[in-house]
Amino acid sequence: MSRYDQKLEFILRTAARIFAEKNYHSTSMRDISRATNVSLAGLYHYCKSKEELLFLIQDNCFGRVLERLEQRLEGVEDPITKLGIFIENHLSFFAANMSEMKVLSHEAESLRGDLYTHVSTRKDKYTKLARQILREVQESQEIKEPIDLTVATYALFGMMNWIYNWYDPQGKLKVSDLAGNVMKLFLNGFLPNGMCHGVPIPSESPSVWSHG
Amino acid sequence: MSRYDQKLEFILRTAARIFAEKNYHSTSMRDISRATNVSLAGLYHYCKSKEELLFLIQDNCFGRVLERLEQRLEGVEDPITKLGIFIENHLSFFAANMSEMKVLSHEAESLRGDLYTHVSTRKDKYTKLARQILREVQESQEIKEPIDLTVATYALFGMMNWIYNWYDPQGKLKVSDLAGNVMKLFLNGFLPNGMCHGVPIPSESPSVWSHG
DNA sequence: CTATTATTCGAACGAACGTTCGAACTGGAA
DNA sequence: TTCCAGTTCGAACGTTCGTTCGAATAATAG
Repeated sequence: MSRYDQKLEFILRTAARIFAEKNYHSTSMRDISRATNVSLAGLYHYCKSKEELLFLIQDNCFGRVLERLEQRLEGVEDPITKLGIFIENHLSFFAANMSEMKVLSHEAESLRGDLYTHVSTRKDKYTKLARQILREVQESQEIKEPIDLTVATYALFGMMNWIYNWYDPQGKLKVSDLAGNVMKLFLNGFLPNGMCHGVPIPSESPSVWSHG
Repeated sequence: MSRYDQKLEFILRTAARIFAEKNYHSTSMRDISRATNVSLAGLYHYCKSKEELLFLIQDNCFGRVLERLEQRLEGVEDPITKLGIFIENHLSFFAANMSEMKVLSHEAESLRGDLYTHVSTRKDKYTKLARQILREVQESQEIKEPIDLTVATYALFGMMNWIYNWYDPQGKLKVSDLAGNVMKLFLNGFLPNGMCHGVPIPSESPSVWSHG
């Protein structure tokens, strides 16, 4: 990886941290300059605008979640196993990349135009995938009064994406416990039949920015 | 109610709408001036700063949720009924006051100093109340592997507060259906015993800003 | 070495920001 | 009518913002 790419990566990681700390619109390029020890003008050698910084963070982050998810879903057929993988993938990635995922969740509307459309399209795809899994789960069971699919989908995302407001990955509660609890809470509610299967928790801790 | 109070209320309602549309930090006092037809300088007759506008919106909004909740919880003993009231109160208020509640949820970290502390303290109180209700619900049952209380509390808030990202109060899905689905989804997951009681939905549609 | 390219940055640009000030209005009481 | 407190606003203030430019430096190739 070239020096240029390494430094860009460093700038993106730092920018994500500051965007997460003080939010996008109240972070100045001077803040990022200060935190990276790159001069104000120097930053523009690595991006063409502040908005592109935000885009690169969001798009890069989303790409890795999706990539990881598709790998792990490959060959899996059982809907409930799929759902477990989906939840575990989302939460463990979130916990390992809090800044980037907070920026992705919290600054969803901070992009404009094509950049917004690009990220939004990816998000739609991801949402529809979740919805599809939930549909399969629901259809694989006999349920008297099924939960509305839209409510269920967004309730699940709400539970998962809200964690940047309270969860501390360094605290007592382990990611695997968090994922397990969410899985149990959601699946038992979604399928009120005592149907919750265990889902294996992978040991690897994913990182947004590859280092090799 | 005095002319002054009426105009302040109008300014706050308008500001909340714009804060919700384009977010606090990227909304300028000139945006609010334009939307209210009050001159830029004129706004400062009704507030002493932009930050105070945000505070008044959040504090006023929170006060009404809490007040309404305390009224409805009065005399209620059964924990599950309490939980139903809590969820229905939160969601119906949210749906009836989307802008204000979005500002309350999304701009939680946009206040600083005493104003931040004041709202944060109220939020803590509200969170602890929810947690307490969940504890009572949990203790009123015999559960083999209870869900972690912290996870459950924030998962519930996540489900509920996320709705500003997708729910349209004017759409097909009625607030009562939304609340019912969330109640069923959460309670069946939290108490995997088929224990979900129905909770009466009040007909009144609450509004943040009183009108007489 | 020299020539060329890639990287860095001090300084400055115009624009937009939150806020202030003093003067001009307004409506109701006397 | 006169008067005064309550209300309104045009104009400007000092600051900070994102971005640019051209020169200086570092790295690389021939």
